[in-house]
Amino acid sequence: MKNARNLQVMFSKRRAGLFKKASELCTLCGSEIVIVVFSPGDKGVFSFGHPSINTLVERFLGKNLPQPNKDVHNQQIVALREASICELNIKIMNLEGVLQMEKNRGESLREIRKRANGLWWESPMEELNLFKLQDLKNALEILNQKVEKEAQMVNNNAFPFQTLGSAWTPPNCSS
Amino acid sequence: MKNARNLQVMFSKRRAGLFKKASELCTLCGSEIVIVVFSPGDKGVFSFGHPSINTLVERFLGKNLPQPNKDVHNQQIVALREASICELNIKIMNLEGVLQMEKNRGESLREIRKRANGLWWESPMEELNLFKLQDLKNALEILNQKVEKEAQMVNNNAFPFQTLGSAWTPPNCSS
DNA sequence: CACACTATGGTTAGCTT
DNA sequence: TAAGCTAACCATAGTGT
Repeated sequence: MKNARNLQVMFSKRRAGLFKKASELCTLCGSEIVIVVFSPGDKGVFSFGHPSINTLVERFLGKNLPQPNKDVHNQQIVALREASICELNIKIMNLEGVLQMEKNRGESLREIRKRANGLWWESPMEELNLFKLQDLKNALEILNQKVEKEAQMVNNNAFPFQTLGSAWTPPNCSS
Repeated sequence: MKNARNLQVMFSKRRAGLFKKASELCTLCGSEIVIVVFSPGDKGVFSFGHPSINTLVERFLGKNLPQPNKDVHNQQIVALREASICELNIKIMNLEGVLQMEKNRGESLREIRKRANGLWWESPMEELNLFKLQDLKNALEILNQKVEKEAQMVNNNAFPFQTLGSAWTPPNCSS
């Protein structure tokens, strides 16, 4: 069970389990949770948040980052890029959280409803929302890559913390 | 199982479980994780972090907070208070994480060692560290309360976000 | 390679002390 | 009130397809 491939599989499985536990805690106790997971080897950053994460994430992301290059033109580009990426990251982060919630609710609502007091209503809308969210999230991820790539072409390696707050998994993570 | 008391118990238990899962993920996969849990009703904020959380927590905490009062003297106090509380919060947050890790390692090292490749060495130092950390954490929590109380006496309700990043549970949470 | 499956062991809600 | 117990439930490592 020691090779990198199995480790990656275990990481994915346990990360999913962790997020599921978190969403259960949110649902059952009404608490608000933020989770940020940096995968081994910085291959990606995964996040979970519920609800009204914007405020927290905005504080967490992008602000107070060091600016290694004092050139004005460079700074403008960095600022623009930072703004775009942050905005997208926040959106993706939110979607990721909502998506996870929807998924887990779809999977475990039945189970939870058995125990909890019957306050939850089921609706066929949930399934629909799940796929809409998935599509939207995919679109945002592609857009995020675009912004990231464009910014890198213009302003190469002037911004060492670019992926720190990224709620996006590189597509070639396992290839 | 519906009254507030049992909900609080369930919250504590599941929060512990969540943190345990997180520390297992850290230990087994070498990933870095930050978790912030806001208890239902904002009775407290609980956090988990591993390792080198300082950078992340410093970004997450206290910076970029709005300053509702422009008075210079007030700002000085707010700044001082913010600095003290942030510093303590960071220390407590770290200890909380380390403490959780130590606890979980004490509890589950035997189990994990059975599966993982035998890279972990047991030492009686772990138990000792556990209690030292607990004492240190308690001391810091008391100190934190002191700072919080002093600051509030001088500068009452001028800082609405005081407990946002606090890794400290109010002592009268359940009384 | 990404799923689905399953035996095994871990987690926990309700209860007891 | 908090800390332990246990039956029932759940997560997951390994495996199969």
